Amino acid sequence: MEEDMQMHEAAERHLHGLERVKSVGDQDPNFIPLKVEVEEEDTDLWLDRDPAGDLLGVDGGDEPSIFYADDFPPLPDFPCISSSSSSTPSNPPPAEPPVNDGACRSSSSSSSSSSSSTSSSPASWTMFKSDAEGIVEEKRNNQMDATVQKPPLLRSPDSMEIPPLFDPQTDVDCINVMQELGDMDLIWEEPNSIFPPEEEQQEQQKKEEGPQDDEGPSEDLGTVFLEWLKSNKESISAEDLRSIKLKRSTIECAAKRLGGGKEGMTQLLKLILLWVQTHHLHKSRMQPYHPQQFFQNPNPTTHVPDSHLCLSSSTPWIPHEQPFYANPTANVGFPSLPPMLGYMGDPGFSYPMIDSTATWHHPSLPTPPHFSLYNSYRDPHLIPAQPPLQVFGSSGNCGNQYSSGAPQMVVQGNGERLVKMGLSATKEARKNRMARQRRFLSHHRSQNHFHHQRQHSSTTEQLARLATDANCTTSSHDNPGANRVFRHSTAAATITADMAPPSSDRPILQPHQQRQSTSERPQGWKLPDMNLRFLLQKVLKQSDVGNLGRIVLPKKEAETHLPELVARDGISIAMEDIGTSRIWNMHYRFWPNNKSRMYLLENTGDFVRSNGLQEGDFIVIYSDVKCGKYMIRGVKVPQPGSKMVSKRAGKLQRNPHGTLLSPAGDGDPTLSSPIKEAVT
DNA sequence: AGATCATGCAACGCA
DNA sequence: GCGTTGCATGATCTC
Repeated sequence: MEEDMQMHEAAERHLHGLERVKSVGDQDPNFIPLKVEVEEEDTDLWLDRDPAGDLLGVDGGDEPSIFYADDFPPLPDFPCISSSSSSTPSNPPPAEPPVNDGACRSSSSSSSSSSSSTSSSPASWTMFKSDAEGIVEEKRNNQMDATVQKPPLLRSPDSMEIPPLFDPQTDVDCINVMQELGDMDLIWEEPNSIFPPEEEQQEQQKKEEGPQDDEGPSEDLGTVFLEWLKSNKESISAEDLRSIKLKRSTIECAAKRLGGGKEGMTQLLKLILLWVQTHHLHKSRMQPYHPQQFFQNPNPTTHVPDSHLCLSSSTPWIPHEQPFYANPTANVGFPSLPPMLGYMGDPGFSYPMIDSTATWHHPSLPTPPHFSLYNSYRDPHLIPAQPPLQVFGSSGNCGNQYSSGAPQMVVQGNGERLVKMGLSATKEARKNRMARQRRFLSHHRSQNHFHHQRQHSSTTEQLARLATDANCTTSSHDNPGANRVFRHSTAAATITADMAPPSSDRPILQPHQQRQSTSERPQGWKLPDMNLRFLLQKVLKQSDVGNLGRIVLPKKEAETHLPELVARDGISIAMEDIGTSRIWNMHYRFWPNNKSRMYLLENTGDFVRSNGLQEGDFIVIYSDVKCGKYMIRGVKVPQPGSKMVSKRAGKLQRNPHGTLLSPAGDGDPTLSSPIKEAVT
């Protein structure tokens, strides 16, 4: 069991690192993500970005398209891109540019689709319109709109260490993950086989649902992929998958760690797909989130909501630290609302997590022409979030609330064919991609203007789509003691005590969050949805970590994001530890205090002890917007005297409410953010 | 001035 | 006596 979790953690680390690098190019989640390739050759890390920056909604293309590793925090826990041997920033680029197949398609699909019949839909969706024609047409466009771009060199920081799992001397063969695991091109050749007409899909799903329950999951790689594609066909394009690249050795090592052989490869595929799903789905349906936010903000006034999820359970992570922002103008007036970029890894190193809680723009508002690269400030125009109602007894297809470690997936079929064919077809597919890229540029720039025009409508459609996309079938677990049972519009759940129903008159205190919906999932596919929304955080005080076993919660956030309490006894609330998947049954209540209230989270003693939390550490509470369950993570902060603490001591200034002031000490509460350092 | 929050401490239950 | 629960108080912050 423990070994199994370690294997998953190892794989998650890979994916996590992949996320980080890939996210460099994810500028516009309203469209298919920008192609980013992570290739490594002779320990150099390459990022390939679309040469025409306007695909990102950036006019003119003046924005630098080259990101250097110096812009990144080190990547200590992602072996694939941790290249300690690439100590010289001036390493020459590889002789042969990495294959570029995804970005152009991603972007071009949003652009080129203007000439297609799907011009009114976000490219990321039109890509997977269920009709086969759309798919074929899209592929045709992709092939036409392809070009080859030599990627800029991403220098790897010197200080990285290569985990023993990987050998920088041999891990030079970067490959496309999906081609390694199964060539997507095969799917495009026969789109109907993957995405049959609706009637066939329904019939097929009915057929599949029956035996699945009885026969149990099949670990066949191809079917894993197939089922997953079916599940996400409307949100994830094959090109997105193509754009995922990992070194072959990384895949091999990860697969080995996951059991090796076919089984290991299958498990790895699942994790990759999970990552893609988690990363892309939320992007597709939500407001842009930019893990690269800490680079530079081309438009400091652009407000991009945020909050993030870390898939990795191996390393503690904490919300974003302000110093990266250095954005004095991006003040939208949300005091005590910390940015929610997540970080993990070594203290002092900060890098974004997978954002699972990002939100989308309000449809009535135009999408900013620029996307903030590192804007963690909340958009004041966003729809406020409602708290999830899950407390106890959630089950169903909403994930692994009571599982631990690796995500659960139930898949069937035989997919070895994809693997074999994918391996053999890699070379050919690469040629095709190069051709597509070449063709792409010629189409791309001329369609840039249209891209901007479409952004608003795309966002609107996203919101409209999402508004009807709640499908979390969490079962209701009636608690005899509960005097009310409510179902949330986006997350069915059961509450066990005095919790007021979502009331329209409940004050909308925080406009930075908004209702999120979930995409439909076919039955049997039990990917846990990491659609986490940041709710609140609390820097722990001595009284919080003492033997009282209770944590005082910030009143404002508690009232805003946690279930409204009508009785002082509060409610029982299940908190899933993000790091361990363990469920902590806590109690959320309040004390009358003068004319106000004090909100408490009780029964936290075990959680605090389990995570070794001390004063100064903090907890972050999220809600799974899909399942309505709450998730919590304890984040340790380096103890005084540690290297990074002393290094940053002069930069950080914590206010009495547990958030951090900006390093400039300007006292602007909107720049406050939680500590970033995490203990490794 | 009012609100928030950390924490002291009294009351209570239990072994 | 010890641990838990719940309230009160004061420091600090916000408006």
